[in-house]
Amino acid sequence: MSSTEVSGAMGPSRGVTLADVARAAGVSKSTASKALSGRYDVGGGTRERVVEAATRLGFTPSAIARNLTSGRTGTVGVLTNDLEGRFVIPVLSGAEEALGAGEISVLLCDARGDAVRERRHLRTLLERRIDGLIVVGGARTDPRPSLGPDLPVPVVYAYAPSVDPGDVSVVADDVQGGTVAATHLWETGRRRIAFIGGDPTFVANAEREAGARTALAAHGLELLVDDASNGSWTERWGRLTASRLLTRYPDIDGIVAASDMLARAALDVLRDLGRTVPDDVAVVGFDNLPMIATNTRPELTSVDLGLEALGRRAAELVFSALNGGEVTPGVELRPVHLVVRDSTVRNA
Amino acid sequence: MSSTEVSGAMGPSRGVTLADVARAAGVSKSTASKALSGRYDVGGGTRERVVEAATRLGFTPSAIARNLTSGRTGTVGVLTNDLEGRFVIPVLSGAEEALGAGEISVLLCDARGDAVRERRHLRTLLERRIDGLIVVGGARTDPRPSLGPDLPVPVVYAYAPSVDPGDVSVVADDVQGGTVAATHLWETGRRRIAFIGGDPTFVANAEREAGARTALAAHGLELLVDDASNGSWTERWGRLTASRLLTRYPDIDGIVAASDMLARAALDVLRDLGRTVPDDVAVVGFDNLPMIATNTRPELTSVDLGLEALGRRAAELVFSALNGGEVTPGVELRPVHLVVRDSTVRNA
DNA sequence: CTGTTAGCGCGTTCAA
DNA sequence: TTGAACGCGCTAACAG
Repeated sequence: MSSTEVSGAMGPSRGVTLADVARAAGVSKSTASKALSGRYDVGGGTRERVVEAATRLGFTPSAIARNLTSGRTGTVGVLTNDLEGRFVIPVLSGAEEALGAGEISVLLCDARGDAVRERRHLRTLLERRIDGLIVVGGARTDPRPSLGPDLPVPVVYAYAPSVDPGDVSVVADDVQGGTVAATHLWETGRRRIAFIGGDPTFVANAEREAGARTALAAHGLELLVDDASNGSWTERWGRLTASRLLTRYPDIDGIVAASDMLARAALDVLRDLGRTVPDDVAVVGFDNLPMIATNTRPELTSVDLGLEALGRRAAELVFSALNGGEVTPGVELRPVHLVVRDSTVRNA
Repeated sequence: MSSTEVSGAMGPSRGVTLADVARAAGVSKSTASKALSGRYDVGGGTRERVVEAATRLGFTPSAIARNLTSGRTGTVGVLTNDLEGRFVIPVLSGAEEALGAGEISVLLCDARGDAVRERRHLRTLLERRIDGLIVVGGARTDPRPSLGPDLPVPVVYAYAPSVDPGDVSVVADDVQGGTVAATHLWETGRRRIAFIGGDPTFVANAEREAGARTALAAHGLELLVDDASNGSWTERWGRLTASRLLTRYPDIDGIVAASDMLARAALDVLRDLGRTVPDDVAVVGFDNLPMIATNTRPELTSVDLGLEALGRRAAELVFSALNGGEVTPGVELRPVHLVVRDSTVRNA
């Protein structure tokens, strides 16, 4: 046994290179390479010897060196603005899944809402020669600044679109969400339907409201709202708004809330008032957060934004673009769907 | 202008290499390298010309090629088992922050609880020549299987420890958490203190309970519990347990819940029963989830597990090990801290 | 079928 | 101060 061989007992060692394997198998580097990749014809016996040597030495091929020639790194950057957010995670998860299946790894960066940090992360990612980039919006889904038109890699904005229509963006269809929620209430016989909004400066808030209003208008109904110019996404605000709405319109029999937390707040207020759900009043939330929607009394019907699918789609688009496929610029609206539970239909 | 030069209007092009910059500046590659790195003496005029050329061509140095020689990639893998989990995110976030400051990037992989997928991800990460690895536990913090003793890179287990005491693990001190919670209740004058547990098969559940029990025993008190062998982390279960406890021990004046969701359930039950919080009964939760703790009525006192700090610590350990520092194997318990809100102290 | 050679992009010797 | 040459680990093109 030559002194260049590493004992198997030492376990996989970082230092083991293709040259070591080739030497141990008594062949040249290129033959070893061919034998291991299996993409070229190699003598049966030779292949066995090489594979055996590779296994014995604990050879782990370097993806870095491999991709040095091809130009591709098999790596995609994901740039986000709040990891604490409950929304970026499913997107990230979906993207990771779609890419991982194609043997592409994710380089994750969190800019924490700081533009300077974002530029720095971007530079780092480009230096690492990512093949593509997914920019996942932060807490709000309002259009965000573009990273610029001339990046050397395909970029897809997910969850929050880019302001630049020349960029590729995929976002959840909040308007459709509002429509689906209100239509569901109408279909279950509700005719006095109110909307509880969160922070009115959020585009998503306005779109969800608009979707609900449009859907009701089609049936000749008006969406009941509380005319407050402020507002937030807290349950406190939700309780306040619910109370005011129920005072002003005591005959409310349906509520669309712009988030699950607001919906939960409405449920709490209804309980305090002795109104039963869904018999007296039906409630629909938004986001379909498992932690909330399946824990309320009764469990909450909610609009699921399909964030994981959003992430998958973003990954697909990056992947497609990076393989030369044509990708249409602009904002792609992705469908949402309603998850019906007991807060609108008894024993759903 | 020579035909080899790229117009600035084309924007940064992936193809721009150091050789291009050197040619444009009329110097050799090595001189260009020195000029840009600044680590060698270069003529003042030369440096300017090189820098100008690099800027004009939109040169982005390849971190890959740079580190090809050094062996290090400036990359750390993070292997997790559930991205949807609310707990891995802060850990990941803390790690990313600690590493990002040192110009190290994070390669994220989600194994989704599948051992096979985990091995595959591990292989991919090693092929990408990560400098270190952080394994972030999944939904539960029970000890998890070791990835093995002879990986070529330093590995740190965070949140959920490795079963192998030879590995390096950092976890939150759940026992201390239970102690802190119970002690706080004692210090605010509570003497009939109950514990609401979640899924009893979770180590964390038992440890939190044990910590509370020990703390009370030191004051000659007994921890009141519901003797159920089943149990889960849902609010439904929390409401059921709270009801039973309050029926069996009507004089309860303090409750430690093993999670914020269970605590919230207790608050709901207390409200239904007309008991005021914190006057009649004080409630402490676990996890300090912002979405819950700051939204309950009243806001919830809770044990914060310091997960972000946990992630930072894990990153520090990896970083230290990879710089040749000695790292003590075993499980390192990290401190938790209590965040006091209105559910235990009025106007906290 | 196998070995030799060249080169991916960069940093870093060593000479000039 | 500058430049030529080598090597990091691997794959591809070309000979043998």
